[in-house]
Amino acid sequence: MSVRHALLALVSDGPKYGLQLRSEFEVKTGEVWPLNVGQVYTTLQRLERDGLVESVGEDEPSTQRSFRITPLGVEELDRWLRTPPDLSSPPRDELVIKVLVATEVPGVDVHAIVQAHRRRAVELMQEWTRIKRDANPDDVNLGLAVDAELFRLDSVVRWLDAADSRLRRSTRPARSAPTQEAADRPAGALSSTTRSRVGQRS
Amino acid sequence: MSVRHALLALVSDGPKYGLQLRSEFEVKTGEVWPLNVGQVYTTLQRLERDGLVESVGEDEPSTQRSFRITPLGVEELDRWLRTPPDLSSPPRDELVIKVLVATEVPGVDVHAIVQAHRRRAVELMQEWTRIKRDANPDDVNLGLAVDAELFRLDSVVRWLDAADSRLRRSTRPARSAPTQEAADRPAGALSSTTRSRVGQRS
DNA sequence: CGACACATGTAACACGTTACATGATTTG
DNA sequence: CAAATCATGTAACGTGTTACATGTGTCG
Repeated sequence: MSVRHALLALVSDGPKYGLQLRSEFEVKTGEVWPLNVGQVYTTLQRLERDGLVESVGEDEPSTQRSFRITPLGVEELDRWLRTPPDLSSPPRDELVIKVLVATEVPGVDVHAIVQAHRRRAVELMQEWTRIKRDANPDDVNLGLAVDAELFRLDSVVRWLDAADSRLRRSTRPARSAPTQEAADRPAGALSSTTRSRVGQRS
Repeated sequence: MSVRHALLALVSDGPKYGLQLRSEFEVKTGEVWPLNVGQVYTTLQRLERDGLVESVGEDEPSTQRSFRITPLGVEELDRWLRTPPDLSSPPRDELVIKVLVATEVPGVDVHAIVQAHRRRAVELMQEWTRIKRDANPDDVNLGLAVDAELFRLDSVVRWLDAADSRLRRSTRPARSAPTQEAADRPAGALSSTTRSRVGQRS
C-alpha cells in the first residue's frame, strides 16, 4: 500500500499527472526506489475508482490527464500518515525466515549461510556509504533514504551475529564426518502446541 | 516469495501435508508470523505446477495429501538459501516513504508524525521484550524472531531521530515561533538532476 | 446425534512487476 | 521526414489475504 498512499500524498499538493508523479516520487525518495510508470496509472485508476482522487479537466482533453485529491482522499491520507504499523502482524522478514527454516534442511550449513548474508550486508553498507559520500550533501531526501538503509543493514548484521551465536550454542556440534543423508522418517506427528501465540490466525 | 521457499525448505526434510506445513512454519518462526492455511494449499499447487514438489501416495487416496521435494526443488531451495537480496532494488520501506512524502503535504506537521511513529516503535519494543521475557528461554526460534524485530525497531527509532533532526535543519522554520538557525535554500525547483541513479528504471 | 477439530480446497480481490501497444510532441 | 521523448494506457502473471465451501473423523 506504499505506492497508493504516496501518490495520494503527492497529489495533495495540487493536481499532477502520471509521469510527473513517477518523477516526483523518485525525487522524493532519493531515487532509491524506482517506480514503474505502469503502476502509477493502474494505481491512479484505483484511487479514482475509490473516490480518493478525481480527474481534472475532463471537458477539454489534452495529452496530459491530471488528478486532484478529493476530500475523501484528504481524510484517507491523513489517516495513513498518522497510523503507525500495528503489532498484530509485522511483515514477514524474508532473511529471518530463511535462516530459521534453514536450520533443518538436510545438508545445509547454516553458519555458512549466515556468514554469506553477513558479508553481503556489509558490502551493501559500504556501497550505500559511498553513494552518500558522492552525493550532494544538501539532498535531504537521498540522505534520509540512504540512512534508513544503513540503519536497517546495521540491524541486520547485528541480528545475523546474534543468530549465529545462538544457533551455535543450541545446535548439536555438527558432525565433521560426511553428512548423513535425508532420513525418510515419518516427519514428527504434529504435536499441536498450545502456547499463547503472538499473532492471531484466521 | 518467502512462503514459497519456506514451504520448500520444510518439505526438504521429508514429505509433509498442508496443515502440518502451516504448523511447522509457525513453530519455526516463533509463531510471530501467522500463516493462512489457504495460502499453503495454493502455494503447494504452484510448487507442484513448477515441478519443485510432487504429491506422494497418488494411488491410495487418504484424507491427507503429502508432498515431497523433487531434485529440481532441491536445486531451487539451495539457490534461495545462498542468495542474499540484491542491491538493485531494496524493498520499499513504507515508513521512510511516509515520512519523506509527508514533508510536502499541506497542513501536516512532519515532526508530530515522526514522534508518533517513534512512540509506537518504542511501545512495540517493550511489547516484544515482554513477550521474550515471558517465553521459554530455550525456544531459540522465538528468541531469534523477536530479536530480529527488536533490532529492526531499534534501527527504526534511530532513523526517526536522525530524520527528525535533519528535517528540522532543512525545512523552513514553522511560522511564529522563534526559530533556530536555518540553512535556507531556494528549495530546488525540480531540477532534473543527472546524478547517477541507484536503481534502474524500466 | 451434534459439535468440534482436522483437512483440503476454491473464489474473489488487492497489490506489484514486466512487457507491450498507442498516440502526441519535439528535434536533428 | 525520422527518431527520440513524452505521455497514457492495457494485458498477463505472481504473490498474498480473506472468506467461504466441503468432507471426515472423533467424542461427549
